[in-house]
Amino acid sequence: MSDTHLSALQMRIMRVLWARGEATAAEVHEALLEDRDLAPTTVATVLARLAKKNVVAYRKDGRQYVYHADVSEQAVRQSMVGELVERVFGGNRLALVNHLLKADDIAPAEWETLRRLVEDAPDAVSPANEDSDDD
Amino acid sequence: MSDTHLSALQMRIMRVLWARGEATAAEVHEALLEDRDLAPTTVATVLARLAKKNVVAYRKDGRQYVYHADVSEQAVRQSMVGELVERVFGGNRLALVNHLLKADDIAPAEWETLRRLVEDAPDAVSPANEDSDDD
DNA sequence: ATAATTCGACTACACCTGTAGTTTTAAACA
DNA sequence: TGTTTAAAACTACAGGTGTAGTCGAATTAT
Repeated sequence: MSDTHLSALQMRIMRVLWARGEATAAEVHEALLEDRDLAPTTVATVLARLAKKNVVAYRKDGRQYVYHADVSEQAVRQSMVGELVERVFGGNRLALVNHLLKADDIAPAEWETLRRLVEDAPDAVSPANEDSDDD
Repeated sequence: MSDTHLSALQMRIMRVLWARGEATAAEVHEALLEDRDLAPTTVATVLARLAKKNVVAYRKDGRQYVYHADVSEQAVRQSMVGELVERVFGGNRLALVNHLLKADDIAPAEWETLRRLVEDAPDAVSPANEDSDDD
């Protein structure tokens, strides 16, 4: 159910949909213009492929399709991070955390954030927290 | 120089090389047998492709090629994690750490490890540390 | 109503990957 | 030295992706 691997371009497109909720192919194309210089048809093709794989869905607005994500960003993150952990760290999640913490360019303020994250951890029997992933 | 994206199978093969230092195609094939049931030629093909891309190199031992990794595991981890952070977390590394820490199945002992990792952090102006990534 | 525009559908093509069979070449053995 | 063998090289093919053009149908503007 959750083995959703999305390529870079697919991800860029999904992020537009997650951010706006809904968008036509043209709108997605426009949103990507700052980032990438693609033909409108390219974006349309990718959206069509994503629809075929049930990663996005659409409703019709007259002649146009208005797309929306059909998988949550959470779920995709879950499965893509899981895949990376598996592939690159032999399944050891902590090894990935370790790797991240070893980056030589983490600012002191970031360390502060991290420290708080770990210390406020749900650790023992604290009530489940419903926070989101995002920053 | 560091945009090394390796697929799952490619990774499996590289991990054998990183673990053993050197190996022939046949040895890699054998090492993978527990995990995957591939034809020996499949492994050989992938190794040849990796060689063409300068990810591995080989020395000749008589008729045989003895392969060895030509990129470090560190470097690959670096670039693959970087890619994921870019693609999936919009470049925000901390968002990935956050995501990892939110997994609902981290054992108390792991939390302990994490706490230590963050607390022993090089934080301010401590001397550079030469540790490895691994667990 | 007819022409212009727009949008999805279809088609194309190159490259990468997974997967493996076939052919060639060189080494080892009898 | 001729034959067996093993390994590399070459060939193949399907499926996914990036990328985009063309075609046909529907909508809108004249």
